Amino acid sequence: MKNNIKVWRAKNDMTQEELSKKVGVTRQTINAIERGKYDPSLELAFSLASFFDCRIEDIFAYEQQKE
Amino acid sequence: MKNNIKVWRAKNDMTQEELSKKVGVTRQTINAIERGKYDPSLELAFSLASFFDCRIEDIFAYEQQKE
DNA sequence: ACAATATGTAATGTATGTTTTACATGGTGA
DNA sequence: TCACCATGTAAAACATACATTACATATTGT
Repeated sequence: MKNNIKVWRAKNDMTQEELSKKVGVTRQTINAIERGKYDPSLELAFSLASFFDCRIEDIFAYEQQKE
Repeated sequence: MKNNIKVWRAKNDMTQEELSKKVGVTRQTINAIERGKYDPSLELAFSLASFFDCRIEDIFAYEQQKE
């Protein structure tokens, strides 16, 4: 699962910490997701899409693994 | 978080077990999600949307909690 | 040089998502 | 009635998401 949260953040000119507060998680969580350490919960994905006023698919790209 | 997996299943005339195999989880997982015991991971949400050929937002409805 | 800010990172603990195994119940068809 | 199928459910174990605390590094402005 890839994401472009960093780009969305840049578009909105905000730091990881600012975004984290807006979506109700910690800075470390945003950082870890941006760096691909793990994927967010569906709830957090919705929060991010809601905040950036876009669709989840506009932030996250899912690569099908098996055929 | 609400979902209408049951409706999508009905549209495609398939059982929980059939769907679970298609998206690569167990029957119990589909059952638990349908019954609202917990929300799926973002990955599973993508798998479901991919299988039903729709958007995640067409299956899951997220209710904003704070303001 | 110093302070402040943004980001990376690591350890520990907790909560939640998922599997496995197993059993129970209700409906349906022979 | 009996067998079969779909669904509900529960416990244990494991994997992952997230919080908290803490420290490190790089950049920037003064």
